[in-house]
Amino acid sequence: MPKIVDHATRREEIAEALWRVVRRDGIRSASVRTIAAEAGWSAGAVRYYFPDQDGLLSFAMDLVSRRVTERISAIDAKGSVPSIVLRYLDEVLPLDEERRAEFDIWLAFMAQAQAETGAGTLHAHTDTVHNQLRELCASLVRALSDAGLLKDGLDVRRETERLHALLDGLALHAAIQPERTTPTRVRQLMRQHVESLLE
Amino acid sequence: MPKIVDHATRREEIAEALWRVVRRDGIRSASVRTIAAEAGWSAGAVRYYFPDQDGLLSFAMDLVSRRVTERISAIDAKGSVPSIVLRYLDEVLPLDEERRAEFDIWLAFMAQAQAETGAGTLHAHTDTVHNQLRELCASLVRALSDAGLLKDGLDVRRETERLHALLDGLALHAAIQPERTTPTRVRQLMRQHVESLLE
DNA sequence: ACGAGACTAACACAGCTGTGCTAAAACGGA
DNA sequence: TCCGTTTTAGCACAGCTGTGTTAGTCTCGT
Repeated sequence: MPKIVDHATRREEIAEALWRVVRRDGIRSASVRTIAAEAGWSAGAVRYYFPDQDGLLSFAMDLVSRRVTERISAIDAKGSVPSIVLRYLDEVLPLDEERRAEFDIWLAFMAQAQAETGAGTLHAHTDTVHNQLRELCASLVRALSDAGLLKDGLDVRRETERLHALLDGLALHAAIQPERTTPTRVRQLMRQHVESLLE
Repeated sequence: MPKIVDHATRREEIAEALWRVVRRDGIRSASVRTIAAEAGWSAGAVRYYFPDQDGLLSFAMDLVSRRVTERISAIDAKGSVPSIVLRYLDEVLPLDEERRAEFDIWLAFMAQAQAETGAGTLHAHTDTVHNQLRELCASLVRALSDAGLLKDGLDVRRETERLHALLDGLALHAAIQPERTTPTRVRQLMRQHVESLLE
């Protein structure tokens, strides 16, 4: 039998090399050869794991969403409901270098996915993450509602969408102008928004 | 004397061809030749107006922001303050096909600009638009405040940032999932948010 | 040890890339 | 009419692009 290399791990390694290239030079520079160089292998090796580069792109985009999902499921839902809510939101926002990089990459993928609108595989990944995030917001608002903390007259569905939009908007601002929209400021705004929903 | 072609107009025409390419096939496909074909000229003609393609990219991105600025300044500030506020927000959101296209293109440019972080010319354009939009939000909240309509206890600065984040978040959602986040829904959410700020 | 299967590297190919360059066409004033 | 300038098209070049193919290397169960 051959030498055994974990196929899945190797694919992820290559996808992460693609991330670094996209983050550094933009998606325009993400070619098989540049990615291979970044990963430290030959182009042939990369093509062994990914026969065509559309597959690579798609896998790399999907990997981002899987990483985010992992991070979210790793959060332990302990403490008061509002503090749990804030912890989840905190985990989704690009407030440290690693997640800022992740967001930049996600932004590049989204933009590319918008081009292949409809038919493309990439757009499906956008939808998946988008829906996951909306579902997260929904469950957070629902949690507040179930705990009887939600202010009277607030509509759960509406507050879900507002929270979701605020979340993505703040994420964008934190990524685009990190020196102005600092992590501290983002957390503060998020906390104040959640507090404005409470009784 | 030579034949006279309006240089500025021609440059805008070419930039718009670039927009269509970016929108249709993504920024990866935006080469001098594809743009020339889209515009209906030879590659040489395009290169006459834009010696290098970085200049073209930069000009095209800048043109987006100039168009948005034009649209905003064209709004007449008549009527009640809240209705004026909503009209401005309405004009900035991608709620029709043309502005959705514009947003997709802007998204692609932003993603590219994030790559050349710091040094690049593109990032400066991102900042410009971002600051313009924040300034718009600030003046809208200030208008509400000056009219004495703002609810007691609300901080102008904080509500500016919240509105700005909500605006960009909703814009993203309207672009990414237009069938779910319909124009009607976006307008409704925006209206309700503004109402939540009123006394 | 050895050979089957997993893995790697390298080449070829046609086509595209940005950019430099040149020749010609289009045009308006004289 | 014709000259001088602006505008256009096209070529050349070196280098990169995705993808096919092929020959090789490595590893491990037998």
